[in-house]
Amino acid sequence: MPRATIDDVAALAGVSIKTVSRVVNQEPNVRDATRAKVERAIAELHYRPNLSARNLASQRARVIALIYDDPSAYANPSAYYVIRMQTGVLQACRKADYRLVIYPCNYQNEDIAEELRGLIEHVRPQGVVLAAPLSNMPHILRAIADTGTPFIQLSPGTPGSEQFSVSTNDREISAEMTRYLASLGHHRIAFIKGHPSHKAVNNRFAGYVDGLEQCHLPFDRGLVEQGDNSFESGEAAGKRLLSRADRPTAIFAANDDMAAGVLRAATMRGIAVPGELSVVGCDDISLASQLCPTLTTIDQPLAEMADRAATMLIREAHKPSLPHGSEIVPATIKYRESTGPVPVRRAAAQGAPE
Amino acid sequence: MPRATIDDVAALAGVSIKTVSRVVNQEPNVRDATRAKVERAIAELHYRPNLSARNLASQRARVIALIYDDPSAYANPSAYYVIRMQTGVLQACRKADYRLVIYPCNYQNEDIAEELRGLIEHVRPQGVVLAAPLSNMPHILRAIADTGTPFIQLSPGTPGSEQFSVSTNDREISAEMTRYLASLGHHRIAFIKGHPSHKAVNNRFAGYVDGLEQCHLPFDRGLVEQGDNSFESGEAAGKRLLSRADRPTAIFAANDDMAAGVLRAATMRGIAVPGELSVVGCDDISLASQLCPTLTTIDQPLAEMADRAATMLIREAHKPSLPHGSEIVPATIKYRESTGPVPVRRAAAQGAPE
DNA sequence: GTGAAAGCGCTAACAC
DNA sequence: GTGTTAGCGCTTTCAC
Repeated sequence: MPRATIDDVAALAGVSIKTVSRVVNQEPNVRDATRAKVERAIAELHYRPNLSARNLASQRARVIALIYDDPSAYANPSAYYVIRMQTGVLQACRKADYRLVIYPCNYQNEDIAEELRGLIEHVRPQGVVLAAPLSNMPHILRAIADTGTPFIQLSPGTPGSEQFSVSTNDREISAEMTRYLASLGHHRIAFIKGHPSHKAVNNRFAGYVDGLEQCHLPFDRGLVEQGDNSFESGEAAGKRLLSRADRPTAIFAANDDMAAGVLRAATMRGIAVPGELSVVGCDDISLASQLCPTLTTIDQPLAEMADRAATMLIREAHKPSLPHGSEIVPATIKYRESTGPVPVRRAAAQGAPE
Repeated sequence: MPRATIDDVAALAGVSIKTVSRVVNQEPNVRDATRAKVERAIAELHYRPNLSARNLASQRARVIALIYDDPSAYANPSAYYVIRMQTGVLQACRKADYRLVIYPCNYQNEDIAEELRGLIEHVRPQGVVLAAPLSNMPHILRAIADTGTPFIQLSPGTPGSEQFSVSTNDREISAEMTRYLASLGHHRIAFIKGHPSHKAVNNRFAGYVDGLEQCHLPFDRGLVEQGDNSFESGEAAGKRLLSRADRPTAIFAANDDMAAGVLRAATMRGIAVPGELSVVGCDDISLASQLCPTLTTIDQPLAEMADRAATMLIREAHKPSLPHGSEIVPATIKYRESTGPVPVRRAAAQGAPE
């Protein structure tokens, strides 16, 4: 049986197609009785509007495009990160009967900007949600802006551009994490920085410095190691830190992968966590709760950030233009097993600074 | 500037829109010279066909829907699994200029069948790829079949339905894994079964039994434990197996999460892997390569399975109907650190069966 | 090989 | 409040 069209519904309800359209689109100016009649006809015929026809007529596809760096291109894909973004955008899409088109891509491609421009001109989405690190690349931003399609950067920790972005309070929450470690009695808190190109990571380091200051703890450059976001770099940095004579009693890694590497380094050296060493990470990847011990970390509210971004883009369909600036969704700390009070002997040995 | 339409291209090339359409759709019956002219005009105007118009006129959306159980509904989401399916379908979609619409859903919802029917009638995809466990549920299969939309089950280890499915050789590869362990000298190889409702898991157990037989090793019911696919159940089963006086020298878990649990159980008991115990899993989740030691496992070719399924659905657009039966994409074993020769002393103690 | 005409099913603009 | 009339930009038929 052929699917019912708006004409079938109109005929059955005894109204014009425009009235059916009004009911379907929840527009005003329809009498309740008429609306009820139409709704009955819709139900009876199992009518569902044809998306293509609707999109063609209204000149906009009810679609949000989510563009991100392809996780399958890496040996250790950040799959959970991607899934959470998808979940957030999908939440917003479902409410508004929009669809989600995902576009994982490789930001290192020569012609990535051209590729994305082509995608957008082809799909013509209502809006684009752009994840880091793509959202930090000027040529990509320019290409998307050129299409005239509204877009929002999903850049945890990348505030301050003139384009609208949704981000999280990386700096503040990192300071809070540092204060938490200090509150457990730790005075020698090390930090492992992430890949320099990732802006969020810089903010986390700034937050760490803030936190030390707020607790009146001295900043020791020797306790800061450079990593590159990978498990291996975390393990290497952990080894360096733990081989010091005056080794730290707590290590704060700028992401969970590196924190996992630190845990491995500690295990190999026979250093108990959290008995002799506290370790914290950032991101709350799924790994964090499966490690042994489970990892205290900062939960990036990625799903909610993505939901906000998509919701704004969808709302924008009816408004003149996006607001500028940045929206912040606060992160939270997940307290788990990898943190504990500073070990007694070492606490005594290291001496309080005051 | 408004986007170029097919009319603009036709005007610039000095042909009819039908000819442009033929070129764009790679149809025959266009002279090379004409084709070149049209292609030049397309390039000059940066013409991209309007998807909505094309879909409306052709009565089919160039879309593949991928439906799977929502990973974000779980504490320990199988994100990597989902990403690999997406990657595979996307591969097929890109080749054919199709789009992917993802639809994670909760298979336990009361009205999930109705929900999916609504989705399909709304989106009207060219085809649907359905992942396990949704693909094992009769009421869902019925609902999708009712819509008349071609669909393919992506059911690792679920062969034999009359509907077309793409699966992998779970049983054979599990037998091979078992033979591999035997070839390392292991005679006491334990198996941890997964959740009974997951068909693939049953096939893996069958493969384990096959493998023992092929190596003339006795099947010992005492070496088979029941798990439920979770890390925790793997850890518990591992503890039970490792506390036996005649404990196994190798443990084969029906998935990687449980294998990770076994590793933890071994670590807690101070049993060295692979020195005193070999452990293998199945699925090659991202976790597998991050564990310590890294896990020997069976790599489910999920991306390729999904690619095949989507490719068939897209090809089906021009063919009368899908073939029936099942296509098999073979899995492969990833040899990593968690397996090794049987420990010498225990090998002597346990005695060879012949 | 190529083109003219007729929709696909909806929304938008404007009557009434 | 409701209906009428035009398209949206393509594909499809069928004529040449």
